[in-house]
Amino acid sequence: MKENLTDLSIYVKAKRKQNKLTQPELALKAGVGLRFVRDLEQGKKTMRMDKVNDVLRLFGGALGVVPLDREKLL
Amino acid sequence: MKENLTDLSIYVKAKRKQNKLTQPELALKAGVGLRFVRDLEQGKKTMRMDKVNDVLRLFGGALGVVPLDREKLL
DNA sequence: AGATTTTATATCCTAAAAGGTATAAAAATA
DNA sequence: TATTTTTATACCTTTTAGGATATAAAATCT
Repeated sequence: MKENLTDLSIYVKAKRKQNKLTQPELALKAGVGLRFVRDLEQGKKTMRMDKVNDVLRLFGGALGVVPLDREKLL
Repeated sequence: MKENLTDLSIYVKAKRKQNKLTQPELALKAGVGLRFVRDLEQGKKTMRMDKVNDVLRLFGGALGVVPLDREKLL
């Protein structure tokens, strides 16, 4: 698939580790598929917002609008 | 469809108005379909992150993790 | 080192997101 | 007010995200 890690993917993986969860455990708790958690942590860009929010909610977060950092400009 | 407006949908609509754009114009500039812009402004929850980012980029924004406000907790 | 656990990659399938377009409703303007 | 512009809703088709599952690779142990 060859996706690059993103702020989001790094955040999710870090939070999951902090909470001592495996990917299958996180998937179960969030109510999403294992496949989804993996794609998310691999930096897939085309994820559905609602499912991403299902995961972020476990960590007290959600998707919102943030200023885009110049580094990410193409 | 009966979707409720969201912070995101309100933000997009407000930004579009600020920039004096119609929905078709925004769709064109963002490179997404007109339908997508409409669903986005109607608060559809299941949108694809990459397309939402295509829109937000025009306004100097992007999707990121933000702390979830307690009001939105069910 | 080897054994075990965890994660990454791949394939198949189904549900649904997104596009296109038409029409109805609403908002803006004269 | 009527007319124009913009937005909302609906239908249909194509594309694909995500679930399930299996296997390979990589960590994490003892």
